[in-house]
Amino acid sequence: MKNIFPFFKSELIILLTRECEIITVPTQQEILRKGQYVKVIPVVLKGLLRVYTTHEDKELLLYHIKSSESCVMSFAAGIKNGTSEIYAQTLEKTEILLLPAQRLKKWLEQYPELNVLFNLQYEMRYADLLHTIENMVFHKMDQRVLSLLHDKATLSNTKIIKISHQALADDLATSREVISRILKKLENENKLVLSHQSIKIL
Amino acid sequence: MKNIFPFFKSELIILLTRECEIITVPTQQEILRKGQYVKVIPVVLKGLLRVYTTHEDKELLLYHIKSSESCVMSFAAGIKNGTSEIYAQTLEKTEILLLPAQRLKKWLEQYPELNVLFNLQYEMRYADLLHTIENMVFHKMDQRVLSLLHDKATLSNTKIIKISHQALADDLATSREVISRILKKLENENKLVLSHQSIKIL
DNA sequence: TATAAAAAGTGACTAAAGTCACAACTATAA
DNA sequence: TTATAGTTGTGACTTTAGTCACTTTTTATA
Repeated sequence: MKNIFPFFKSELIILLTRECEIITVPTQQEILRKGQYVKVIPVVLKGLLRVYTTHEDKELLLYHIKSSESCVMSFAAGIKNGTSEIYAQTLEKTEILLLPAQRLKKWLEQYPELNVLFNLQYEMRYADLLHTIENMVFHKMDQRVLSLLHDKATLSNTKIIKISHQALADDLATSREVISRILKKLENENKLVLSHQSIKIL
Repeated sequence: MKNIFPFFKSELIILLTRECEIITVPTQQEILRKGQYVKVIPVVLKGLLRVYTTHEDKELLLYHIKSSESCVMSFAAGIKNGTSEIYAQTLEKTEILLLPAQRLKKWLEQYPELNVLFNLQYEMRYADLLHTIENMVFHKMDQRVLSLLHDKATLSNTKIIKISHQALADDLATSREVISRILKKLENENKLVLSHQSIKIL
């Protein structure tokens, strides 16, 4: 844990290690539902989460949560005893530190570095949301697809992305056919190479 | 100021009164530009701000900042000596408290209630952005227009909104003709009444 | 009151994205 | 090997929104 939070005092690290549970969640598992009361705030130690919202069986990816990052939305909900506004699921086998919401409230007063952590997380998510918004309004679907693929490539640190067209469609709140067609077009423009279940970015 | 921040200690109120400037800005004035370094963090005492982003002469309203609220985006930028990601302008004559960014950093450690304030602001803006996103992806333009009008009505506490079609178009990053047509359609559906320069919500 | 500027109305067209229907391909497990 | 489910390709069509060109209305003010 010391590697993941280098600016935490040893005392705080010991406290967290003693008082918080660490769970390992398999891939493709929902860990937070919209409307659910938040008792514990997840911090990703290892792995990757996908945070999204839904409306009438359409989804939209909001952002990813990777190692050493937390879900500020559940932080917000947890602190004020409220419910989650978003969904979160694992995209790979993920190790998660669970901070008990009620106790965290007290810890925030004792350990200012926790405040710093969550302020940083808020800032990051705000920037992510802004980025998502700007992509949606100001760019056409082909650019959005390309941008999403680049994000995925960065996250998994590879040029070859293993994902189905349907999953991309879900991330962008569109339909599978639209994605398939756009990918074909991007392939013709030499921006990527398609194969079954995977896309190589050029 | 005591009315606006009831949970601040008197000591803090006195400090803020002594150390911070309060300015009065006329309507329709830009107070923050994208890319600008943030030296002071604005807190609205009275009035209304419009926060938006742009791309190639298109705009998009992100949210409003009303009395007793602050701009967390400039908070984020101010604290880490960065630049603003957004634009802000006044929508009416507005009184603004200016917190000097560098000193605020120290105050945050001394007065935990300041942390609480900014955490609340972050949470509020995150919710606003999420709302903006969901409106954009999951709803058609007519619903977005209606929703925007309802927001404006709530903000100004009246059913009659004084605004031009062009201004609505700017808020929604679309064109004036689209708004004009949709307003006509909504009028036919008895959801509002149009007159020159103003719209009455039914 | 005359007139210019701003605001709003509207038809005709184009572009982008969503929908439907169905064919074809690929991987896996019985 | 052969079902079978999941995945991808594609044509035809519809819907929604954006664009262009122009007219009409309203407001402010010289």
